[in-house]
Amino acid sequence: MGRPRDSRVDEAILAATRSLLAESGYAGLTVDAVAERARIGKAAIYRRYATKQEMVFAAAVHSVDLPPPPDTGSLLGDLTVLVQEIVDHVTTPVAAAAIPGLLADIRSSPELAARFRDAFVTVQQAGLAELLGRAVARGELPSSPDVDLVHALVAGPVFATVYLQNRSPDGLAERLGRIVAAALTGV
Amino acid sequence: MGRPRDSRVDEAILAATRSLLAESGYAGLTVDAVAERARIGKAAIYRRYATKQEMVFAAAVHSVDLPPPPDTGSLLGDLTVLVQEIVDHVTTPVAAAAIPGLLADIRSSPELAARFRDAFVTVQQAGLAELLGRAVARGELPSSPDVDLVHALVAGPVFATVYLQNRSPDGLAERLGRIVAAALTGV
Amino acid sequence: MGRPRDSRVDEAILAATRSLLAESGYAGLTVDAVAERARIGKAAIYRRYATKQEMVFAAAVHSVDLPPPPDTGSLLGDLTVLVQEIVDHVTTPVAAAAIPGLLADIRSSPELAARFRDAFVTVQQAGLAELLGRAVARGELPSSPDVDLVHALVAGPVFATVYLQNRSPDGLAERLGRIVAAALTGV
Amino acid sequence: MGRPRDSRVDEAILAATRSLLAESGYAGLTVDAVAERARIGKAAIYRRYATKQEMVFAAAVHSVDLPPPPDTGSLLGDLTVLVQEIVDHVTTPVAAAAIPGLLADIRSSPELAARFRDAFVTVQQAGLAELLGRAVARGELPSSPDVDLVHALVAGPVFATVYLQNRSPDGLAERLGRIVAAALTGV
DNA sequence: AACTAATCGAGACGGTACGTCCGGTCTTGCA
DNA sequence: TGCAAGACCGGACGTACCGTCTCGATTAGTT
Repeated sequence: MGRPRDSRVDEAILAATRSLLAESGYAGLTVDAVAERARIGKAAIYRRYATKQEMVFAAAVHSVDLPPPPDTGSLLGDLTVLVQEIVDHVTTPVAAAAIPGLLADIRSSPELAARFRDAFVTVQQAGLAELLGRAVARGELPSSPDVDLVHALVAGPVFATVYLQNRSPDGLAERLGRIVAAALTGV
Repeated sequence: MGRPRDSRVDEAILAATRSLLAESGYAGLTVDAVAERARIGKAAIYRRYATKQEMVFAAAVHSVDLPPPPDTGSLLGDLTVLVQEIVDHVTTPVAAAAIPGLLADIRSSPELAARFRDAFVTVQQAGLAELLGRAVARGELPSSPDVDLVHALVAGPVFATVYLQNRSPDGLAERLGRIVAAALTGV
Repeated sequence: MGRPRDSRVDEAILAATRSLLAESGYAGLTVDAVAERARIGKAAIYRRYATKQEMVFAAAVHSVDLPPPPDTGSLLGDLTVLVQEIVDHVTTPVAAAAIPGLLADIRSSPELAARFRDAFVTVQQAGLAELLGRAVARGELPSSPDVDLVHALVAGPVFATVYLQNRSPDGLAERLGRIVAAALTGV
Repeated sequence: MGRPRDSRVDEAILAATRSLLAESGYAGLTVDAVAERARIGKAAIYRRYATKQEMVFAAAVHSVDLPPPPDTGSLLGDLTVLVQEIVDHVTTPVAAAAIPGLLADIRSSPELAARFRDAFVTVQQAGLAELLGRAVARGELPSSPDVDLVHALVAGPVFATVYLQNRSPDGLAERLGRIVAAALTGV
């Protein structure tokens, strides 16, 4: 009962958070600044999110509903597309700013860590599982391998390139797709 | 001239930082707490490190002088040892707490980012380069591949498993060593 | 036209305000707490009172229609009764909590200040004027003195005892009645 | 040990508080505004005063070391001077703004209430006691009366005039001095 | 019986102040 | 000059409260 939440406020918060993430980065992001830019009160933010981290999570990882990777006809093609999707997502200014900060902060919040995994890792793994199932159906793979391992093999190098080496992931998708496909098919 | 720095102070700072990192994590670490536990003044810290990040960096990534991987006689063996070394380092409580935090904070400090890369990435890549050279000399590889890519392929999955999936990297070294070796030799 | 105000709501607001004043004091009183205790919405309060101060004013000073002091037959007796009435009112838990708070807040609201004076000071002065008139009629006083001054002389010491010295006003009425009567009759 | 408090900071806080009290009143006074005007951090304020009330108390009631009233040679004269001193203090812009607010807020803080009494009431009573002692020595009074009562009789009407009736206390000192002297000497 | 208009409880809203905390700097007196 | 202690500025945090507004549901009086 009572007055319902104003959905324009929800959107204003997320939009302000995203634009400030892109401008100031994760460390420079302030709840007061978000409230000011969104032209709302801080209470409206804390009514929705218990902490700054949850707000950033909602703004940056919200619905990473990356659509199921299209069937390209081959494991190699499917993997390349999936890696490229991860690369595209990770190089978004908002995600690029938010993800390292979130990865750091979730280590002191198991609850948020679980939600991050659900929204980020699990979604990627779902696409991956479908892709691998197709490869098995095609006869390219004898049986579907450990999804956790393959996911680490696919997402890990992207993260290492972008966040550890601090290099551009240009051309990474094809090279990584080829390598992972080769490793899986054992050829 | 004047009074020389007390090396016991250096050690007390690093020890206090490490123990607090393990206890409270990166986000819960405060410079005041380090000073109190080390029974020193804050000025003694800031005389040595310009920022909290540098202090953590010094305490957690200090001299990752992981020794050149021993020659096991095969690319597969060498890679497995290298991956295991990375796994061992990353699963240290101190490193596990510090690395995500540092990866987040260095995004607003190119200077520290460069030092982090030098101390962390470059060291790993040096070991990797030597290892690959040996494989070329043995005839296992026709020519030494792109070190950045191989490094991403080796370190990335470890990071993804530990920091993204939040899983234990037990048994990862053998599996990953085998996969990367296979991908490199094209078999 | 439209739905008429529910008088039970009026009473619930005032009762809740009084009980919370007695429990939490003026500073600890919140409009939300009043609404919750009265089991009404905040809008019902602000439909009646423009500010929290007006609500407290209505609840604590409402109709201090202290009845005209009974004619005891002498100036001394009449004054003693009047002082006792002021003491009784001021030591009410609700009034004791509300009056200092109102006296503080009305300094930034001339409108409420005027209403406070009308309801509180003027009422006391009316009783005082009648009392003094009777004394003149009796021949105890040659002419009626300045009511403001006599009021200050009568109400002031009560306030000083209760709010400045924070002491109990027990026995104050007789002593103060005697002193003021003596000062007025010049004996 | 450690760095000592900077007395210029103390003074800056008090000066800023006083000027803001005079400008904005008690209700409009903000700790942030004090910090900004004093060009100091809020921590420097809260290191000295636990609450806003204590800060205002220190700034407005600080050392009301009203000097012992000069001996005018008569009880009437001495009382008139004392009342005038109270009037002068109470009509100071700073005190006028602070005292009602403090009187309201101390009702929820027995600790501050005691300190207020010590610094404000007790000081006035000390002067009063000396004055009464002189009157006894002169033979104007048979014995020194109850100081609490006389204080209420002296300070109360001033407060009633200024804070209840909201009138100017011009000329109050002589009139009140005469009345209290008459009441005490019983003439 | 429908319509109108103001009420009601509930609770979200913008704004603003609170008191706490932390990072990085500065200032004591002592060694 | 280094050191422990601790005060300093600046600024963000999350909480609380005020007075306003918005919802859906009553509840009269008016057609």
